[in-house]
Amino acid sequence: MAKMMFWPVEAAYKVVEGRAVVELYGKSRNGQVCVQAAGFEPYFWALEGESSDERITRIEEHTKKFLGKEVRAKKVFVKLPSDVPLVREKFRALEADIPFTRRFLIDRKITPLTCCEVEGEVAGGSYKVEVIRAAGIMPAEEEMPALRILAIDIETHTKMGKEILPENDPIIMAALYGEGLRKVLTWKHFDAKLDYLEVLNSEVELIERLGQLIEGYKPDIITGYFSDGFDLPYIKARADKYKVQLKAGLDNSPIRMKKGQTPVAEITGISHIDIFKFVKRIFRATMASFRLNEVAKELLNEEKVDVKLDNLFNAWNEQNGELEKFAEYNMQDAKLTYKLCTKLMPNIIELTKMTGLAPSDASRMSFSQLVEWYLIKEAQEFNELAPNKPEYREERARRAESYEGGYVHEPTPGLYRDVAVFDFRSLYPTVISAHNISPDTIIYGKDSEDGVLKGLSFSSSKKGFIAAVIENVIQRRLRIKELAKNSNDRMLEARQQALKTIANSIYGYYGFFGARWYNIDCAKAITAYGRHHIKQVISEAKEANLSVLYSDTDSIFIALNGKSIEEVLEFVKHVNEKLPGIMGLEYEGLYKSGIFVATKGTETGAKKKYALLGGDGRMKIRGFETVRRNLSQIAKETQEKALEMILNSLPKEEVAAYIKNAVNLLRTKKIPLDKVMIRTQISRELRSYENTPPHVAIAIRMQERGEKIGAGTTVSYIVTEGKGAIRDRARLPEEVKDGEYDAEYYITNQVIPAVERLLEVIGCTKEEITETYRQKKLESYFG
DNA sequence: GCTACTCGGGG
DNA sequence: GTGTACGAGTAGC
Repeated sequence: MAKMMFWPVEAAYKVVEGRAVVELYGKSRNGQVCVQAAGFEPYFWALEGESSDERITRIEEHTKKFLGKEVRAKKVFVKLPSDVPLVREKFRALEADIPFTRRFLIDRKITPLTCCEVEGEVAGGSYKVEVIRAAGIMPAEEEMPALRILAIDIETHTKMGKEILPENDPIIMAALYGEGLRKVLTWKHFDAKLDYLEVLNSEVELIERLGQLIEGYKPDIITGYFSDGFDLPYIKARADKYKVQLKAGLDNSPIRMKKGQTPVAEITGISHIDIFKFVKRIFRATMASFRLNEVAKELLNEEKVDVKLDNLFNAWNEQNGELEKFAEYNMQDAKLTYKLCTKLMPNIIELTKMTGLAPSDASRMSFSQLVEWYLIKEAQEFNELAPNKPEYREERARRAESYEGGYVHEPTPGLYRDVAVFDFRSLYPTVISAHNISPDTIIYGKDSEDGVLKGLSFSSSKKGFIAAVIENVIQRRLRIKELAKNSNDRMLEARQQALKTIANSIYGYYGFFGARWYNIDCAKAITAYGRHHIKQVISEAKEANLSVLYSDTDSIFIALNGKSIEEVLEFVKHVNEKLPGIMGLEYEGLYKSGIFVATKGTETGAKKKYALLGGDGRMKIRGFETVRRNLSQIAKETQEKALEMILNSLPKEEVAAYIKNAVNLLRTKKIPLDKVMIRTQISRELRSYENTPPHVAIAIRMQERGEKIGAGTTVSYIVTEGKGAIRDRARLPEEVKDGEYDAEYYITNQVIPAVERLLEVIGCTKEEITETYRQKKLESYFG
């Protein structure tokens, strides 16, 4: 019997002769393998109930803990994983919805991407990889060989502005980028000096070649940018259309699409990571746009090839010499995707190891889900049973619950210079740990000794399950940060980041309606302590004569107002000395200028809506709507440019003149139609709409003209002059001639709302911008 | 005000 | 597959 080191990447199972066999796909020192493990029995826990169901094979009794109480629990074993949902109804069941492969990994203490020692024999079969029938799998400690990553990106033959339809539009290019692999496949000959170009005779050949190249490369990971929603389902759809057998999976299965709110593309045995989804999740709070170009600029300091994608359709039809550029564009996208995935892989690996989920799962999960899987894994160690997910009614009730959040010190709208930003790092985790806030430590009917909580408090005599978990996470993180200090190790950095992610998400998890360990009282207590601590810092800042501009939950913006940064840092040091335990205020940075705007219709400052200008000249924009697609280009452009001008302290007349100019160009019909076009997607069957918003009215008209409109079609329209509802004045771009757009609509409903709050800050009314007679005056400003 | 609907990313 | 997102903005009613 042979032994080998093995690092699982993906897990699946299949039923063989009435028994479930777990299949772990992953790396060995000799390449990819599939490790089959038989003999793990499906089971669930039960607090009450009995049944003589023949699917039950046996029942054991165990002592477990459940929400702070010791309980006797039945461990109910069944024949097949699919029996669990059928049998659990007869019991007061717990942990009866943990997927079988997941249960296997938790119980056997096998963590994906972590070394195991496998003892077993090679089995036959038709898989693309060697199959090992395992007799034993034990956790081990060896470093993983590098993961092989392959990035894929396709270009389709789609007329710009039209819906991208896999049933109509062929794939005309496909780029692959990996270690030692650079390839753009296409099926038209054109002049190009690109050594990575491979020309095939048809789209079918392109798809087949794609399959060959993937198989030859043997990726552990296939990545794409929005590949769940575009590239992989598209490739699958085209392959299906031509009845090409694209056996992408290591067991020769095709690409599978899981339909949900958002689709997920799966390939058996290969970890598919849609890096867009991961980027979006982890940078949700800090990035304004998630287009590949913006993300690549931000994270890689690289850009896409600058081409007019609108021209690809014609370039393909006419072979006008532009295709080479598009091939470069295609390659560059795959390269950027590869680099993003490579760069973020340490983070995905660490989240994988923490939660014990496969990287394809961990990379797609919301923070709440990551926390939950981490807690489920930890629960096993603590002999705790996981509570069930809420039923529909319970979930509804939870959704309706609201409570007081973080403290917000409202900004006074205006433009400020020299803004120092500080924040409480890990405010809520440190609060949870310090005050032992856990569902199993609540004492009802007793105020907390510090007077912060009324009607309940938290026991200090025993450590709560989740408080213990978070404390452990915080301490591990501190140790790793200490190690990372002198090492500049990317894995250590990623590990502390993953620990931080989990720690920071537990508060939100307590208040998340879908959570197993949901506890609104815990969530309320955490914010109460958070408010208590930050208010104290703010009042001390006032005592120290510092001008607090804005504060939201855990951050504080201070205007230097001539004070030196040293004085402010001195204050922070003083604050930190007085804060309990590991709580602390950190210096985030100094900004050249910052702008706060008012809430619509009031004079009070808007929360979570501001822009800062860094010392490097980069803007940090929060809460402004600069990137929404269903806003016309002219509105987006004007807002962003105005923000930039104001932050750079240009005189108000110049800003006003800039906006005024945009308004005038609209009025004098000099704005090109593509800048007033509004694009909106039709999301379902037209007849199922109860109301008729403008884009639906347009879609109905398009349908009447014989065009195919379905869920997913993007309609573009331009609002034209006339009376009545906007939907009656919306026209298709081709129906509108230059200058026929309704300037007043775009001024009042698009451009002005986008800049209105900014105008207030520089002391300019929207009338000054829109009134016609003022036009001359401002224009004359430039002589 | 409330409800219905769409946005994101991809070509 | 023993499991599936979300938070924010706008127009219409």
